Amino acid sequence: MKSADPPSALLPEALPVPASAGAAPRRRRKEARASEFAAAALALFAEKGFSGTRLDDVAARAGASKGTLYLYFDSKEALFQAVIEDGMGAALATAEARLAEHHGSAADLLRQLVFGWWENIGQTPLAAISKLVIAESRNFPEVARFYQQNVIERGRRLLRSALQRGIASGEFRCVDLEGAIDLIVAPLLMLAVSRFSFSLCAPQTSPESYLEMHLDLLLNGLRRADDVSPVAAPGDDPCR
Amino acid sequence: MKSADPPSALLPEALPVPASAGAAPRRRRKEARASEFAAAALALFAEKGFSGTRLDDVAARAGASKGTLYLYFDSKEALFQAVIEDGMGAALATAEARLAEHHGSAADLLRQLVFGWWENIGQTPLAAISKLVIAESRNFPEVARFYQQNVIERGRRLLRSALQRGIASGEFRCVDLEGAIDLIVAPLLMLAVSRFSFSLCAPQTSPESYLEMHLDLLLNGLRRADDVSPVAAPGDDPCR
DNA sequence: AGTAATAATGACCGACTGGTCAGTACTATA
DNA sequence: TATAGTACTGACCAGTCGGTCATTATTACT
Repeated sequence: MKSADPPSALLPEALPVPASAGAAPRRRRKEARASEFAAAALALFAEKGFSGTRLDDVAARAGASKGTLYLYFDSKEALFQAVIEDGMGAALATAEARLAEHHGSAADLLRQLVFGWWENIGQTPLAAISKLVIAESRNFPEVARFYQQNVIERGRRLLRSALQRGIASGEFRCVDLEGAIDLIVAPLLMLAVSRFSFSLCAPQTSPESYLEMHLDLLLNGLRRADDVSPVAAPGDDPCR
Repeated sequence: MKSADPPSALLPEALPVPASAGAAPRRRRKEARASEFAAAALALFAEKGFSGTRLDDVAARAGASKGTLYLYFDSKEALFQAVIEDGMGAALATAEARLAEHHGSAADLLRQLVFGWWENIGQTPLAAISKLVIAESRNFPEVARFYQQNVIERGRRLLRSALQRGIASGEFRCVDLEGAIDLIVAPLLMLAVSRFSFSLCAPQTSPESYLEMHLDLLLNGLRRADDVSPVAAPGDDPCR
C-alpha cells in the first residue's frame, strides 16, 4: 500500500517554492516530500480550485514530477484529503491547548480563540482549505465527512466550551449554543474565503479590525441585558 | 457574431413578434430557451461546481442538445455570466423597492431586508450563485468584476442605507458602516453556501431561527449602550 | 568496482469534454 | 408543391489531464 498513513504534519510556513536555486538536494526525506506535495497542492487548489489544478503543476511546484507524486498519493482525491489532514491537525491542537490553559473571562477566551484562529489558520495558507471544502465537498463525500468530523466538530467543541463558561458565569446572556457557534464562525469563514476569492466578499477594512468589530458586535450581542458596562473601550467611535 | 449581447432576462421582455395574427406560439420562444438553459446550468453548477458540470448535461436538463446551447451562449463562461445576470437582477430590484417603501424603525428595516433576502434569494436556487462565485471567481475575473459591481455593490448599498438611518435616528450606536455591512452579510452568505456544501457549515437549527438569532445578536450589538430596552421579546430564553 | 535497492522520471495512454458544423425537421409563406 | 428560413441535432474534432510504467539516476552495501 502506498500512502495509507497520513503524511507528516504540514506547518503553515512550510511553503517550498520551487527550489530552483542552490544545488540539487541529493536525497530527500520521504516524509518531507509528502508535505511538500501537500503544501504545493494547497496553494494551487486555493488559486485554481480542485478541478482546475493540474497534478503536473502540483508536482512542478514541489520540485518533482507527476510520477513522483503518485509514489506518495494514490489519487488526486487522496492528495486533497492529505492536505486537510496535514494542515488542520496542528492548528486545532494549538487551539485546544489554548482553551485548556485559559482562566480569564469568557469574553477574553472568545477573543483569544478568534485571534488565535486568525494567526494559525485564517492568516496562513490553511485558510484556503475552507474555500476548498465549500467548493468541492459535494463531489467528494468522503473528504467532506472526514472534514465534518475531524475539523468542524472539533472546532465547534472549542467555541461551545467558551460559550458555556460565559453563560455559566453570568457573563453572557442565555442563547442557543449551536446557533451562537454558527454565527461566530460564519464571519471567520467568510474572511478566510475572501482571501481566495477576488475581492468579492472581502472586508473593506483590515482583517484585524474586521475581527475586532466582529468581537465587538458579538460580545455586545451576548452581553446580559442588565449589564450596562460597555464592552468596547470608549474612544473608538468611528463617527467622531 | 452569435450572442454578443447578454441573453434576455428571466423577466418578460419585448418579443420580436411578427405581424401575423397567429395566437398560438408557433414554436418554442427563443428567449424562454435561454432562460431554461440558465436555470439548468444554475442547478448543475450548484451541485457539481463549474468545472465539474458538463455542457452535455446542462443541455440535456434543459431538454436540448449541446449544439442548441451554443446557439444561445458563446462559451461556458458566457453561460456562467448569464446565470448571474439573469438571476440576481429581479431579486435586487425587489429589495430596493422594499427599502424605498419602508418607513418604520431601522431595526425593522434590517429585519425586512434579511428575511427578504432569505425569501427571494437564500431560499431559492439563486443562493447557489454565491457558492459559485466564491468557488470560481479566481478563474473568471470578468465574471467576478461583473458580480462585484452589479450584485455586491448594489446589495451593500441597501444595507448601508438601513444602517445610516438607524445611526442618524440614534437607534444604533455609531459603528463603522462598511465593517458592519460585512458582518451582516457574512452569516447570510454562509447560510446560502451551506445549502450547497454538504452539511459542513450548515446551521444546526432551521434557517429561520438562524436568521432570527443573527438579527437578535446583531441588533443587540448595534444598540446604543445607554439603551437598556431589550431587543428580543422576553420569553424566548433557550435556557429556561 | 560491482551489485542491488530504491527514488525519481517523463513519455505515454485513454477517457473526457468544450466547442464545431454539416445536416435534419419543422414551419410559414408563395 | 415548392421554397425559404430557422430551431435543432449529434457525430465529430482537438486539446487536456488523471493515472501508468518502463527506464534512468542515485544511494547503500559488499
